[in-house]
Amino acid sequence: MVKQKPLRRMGQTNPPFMSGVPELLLLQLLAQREMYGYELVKSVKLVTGEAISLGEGVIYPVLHGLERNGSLKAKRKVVGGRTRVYYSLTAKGKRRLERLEQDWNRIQTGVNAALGAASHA
Amino acid sequence: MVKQKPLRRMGQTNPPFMSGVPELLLLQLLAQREMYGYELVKSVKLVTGEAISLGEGVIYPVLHGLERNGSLKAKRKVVGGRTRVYYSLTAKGKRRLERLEQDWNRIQTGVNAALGAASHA
DNA sequence: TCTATTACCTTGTAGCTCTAGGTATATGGC
DNA sequence: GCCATATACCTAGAGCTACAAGGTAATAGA
Repeated sequence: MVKQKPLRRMGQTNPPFMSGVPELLLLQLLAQREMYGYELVKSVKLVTGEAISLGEGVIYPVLHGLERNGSLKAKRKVVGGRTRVYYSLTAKGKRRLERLEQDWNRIQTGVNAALGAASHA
Repeated sequence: MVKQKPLRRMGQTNPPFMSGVPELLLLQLLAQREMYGYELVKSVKLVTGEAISLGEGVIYPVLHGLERNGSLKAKRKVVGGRTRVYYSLTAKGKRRLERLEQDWNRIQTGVNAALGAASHA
């Protein structure tokens, strides 16, 4: 019996520090009023002034993830023969939004500090 | 001979829209003066006011990538018996910095517009 | 009839970041 | 001399996000 070299543990990693912006945007939009997926796709482009454009392939998986972890609740409605899935924030989602917003402000401040440092060199 | 279903092409993807912030920070720091890897690790923490902390496992691969694509040039120096690899910006690196800075400002503006929209709802 | 639009969805990949290690030298305390 | 700490470099492999590229189905308009 050869002593097995213990496989590197590789516990779960923290999410990349810059990630979660799509999530932040969706939570923020849904904090104002309930919306459905396809609507959110257009809305993100709109409110960010075309600066950010997230495809359906990004939006839908994020929505499903947020629903699964209890940040969103979904409600199906049929409008004009088409099914829409409306999402709205839960209490947990509201907390998550606040936390992501803080994270965003923190890293934003950090990056800008680094960029600004050039001016007063 | 079965007609092979053509494998999904999966051309190269655009980099995730929020990525490249570590790269931006490193280029920005190196635009001011040449530095070596270990120094950059400390420096990033410092200039971002502890908001962002990139480990060596992040810094070194990024530096190598930037050198490989011609954005940085490296120069080895021995100081006090230890080898340091000093990096400095090339012309290409300068252009890359400017582009990443623009990208950053664009998405920053976009996100903040979305966040701000809540106030004047 | 054919195309565009709305509205949902998933699969598989690319690429980035992180963790967790590794090597080697110098320094200061005991 | 010995050991822990700091300096300084590095990599492999996993985790995860965001992406492109598809697919289904219904409606609306040309």
